[in-house]
Amino acid sequence: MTKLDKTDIDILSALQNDAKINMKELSDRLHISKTPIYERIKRLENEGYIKGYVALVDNKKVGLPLIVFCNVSLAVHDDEHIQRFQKEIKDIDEIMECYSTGGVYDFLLKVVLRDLDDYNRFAFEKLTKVYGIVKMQSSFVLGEIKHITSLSIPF
Amino acid sequence: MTKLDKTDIDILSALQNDAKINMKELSDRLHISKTPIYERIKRLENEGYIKGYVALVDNKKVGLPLIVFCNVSLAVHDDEHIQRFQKEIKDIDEIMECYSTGGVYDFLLKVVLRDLDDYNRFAFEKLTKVYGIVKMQSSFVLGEIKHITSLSIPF
DNA sequence: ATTGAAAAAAGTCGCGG
DNA sequence: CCGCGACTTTTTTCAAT
Repeated sequence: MTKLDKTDIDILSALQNDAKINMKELSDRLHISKTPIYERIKRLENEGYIKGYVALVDNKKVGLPLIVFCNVSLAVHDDEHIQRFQKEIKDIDEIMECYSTGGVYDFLLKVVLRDLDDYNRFAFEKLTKVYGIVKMQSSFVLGEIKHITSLSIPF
Repeated sequence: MTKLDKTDIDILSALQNDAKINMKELSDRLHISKTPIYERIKRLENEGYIKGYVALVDNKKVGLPLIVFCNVSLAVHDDEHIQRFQKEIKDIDEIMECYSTGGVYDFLLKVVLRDLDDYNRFAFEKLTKVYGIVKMQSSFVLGEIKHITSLSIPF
């Protein structure tokens, strides 16, 4: 698929808001029948535009109300240390997101936890055991103002 | 629902990884028939444990490869300014997430954009027009090391 | 490429244990 | 709460246009 047309974008937008929408509904909304909708969705899945379908769970209700963003830097920046750091990050369940960033710190982590005790354990037992972390600055989330998962796809 | 049992957690974990898993499959995997699975899912939906089902779209493939985290602070912290700030944030499509945070800055934003030109427009036409922002520090994402949406729910 | 219909699969729900 | 089984809706396929 070389480029997305308006219909593709409409389909992606709908599915980003509600993965459970059925094809009849989509077909009515977009004024085309369900076969082309079906085929476009399969194509969008196969070509990787759609990475997956997930249920979003309320972190507070399941006992994980604490969100912390951690900026960290590594002591050494050679390939071996970076590879190892990345591997360890992937194995720590509390880390939902990790990005390498430009600026003052090397990485930004989003961590979701039960409470401050767990944060303490996370920071001092898990994170500092990750080889090579030398600097760390955490911001605790006090309130969630906005959290959407649906991208506004440009045409 | 007073507390989640192991079956509820298993269901939530499965749906967080794949919202499209069917009840037959879930039923085989958890060794209970589909009626209780069905009823538990409905309960989890109705009581807000499941916030929704969404398709995850590849931001790079749809032309939004640039992710920026912006720390911002407000000049005035009275209720009126905060309310107004929050309302404006919700209307800006590029802002996917916004949290109020403890620490140096008041808010952390996650912004998803096309390119640096769009970032420039976002920062200087949209964000600085949001009444009351006095300080801002942005970190550009160079690479994504980990990004999961599935919480490890504690028992 | 689109339609409409038909086959296959999945979701829904009452009833009995 | 769970399981069975019947019923409904949705998904998926496909011949024809």
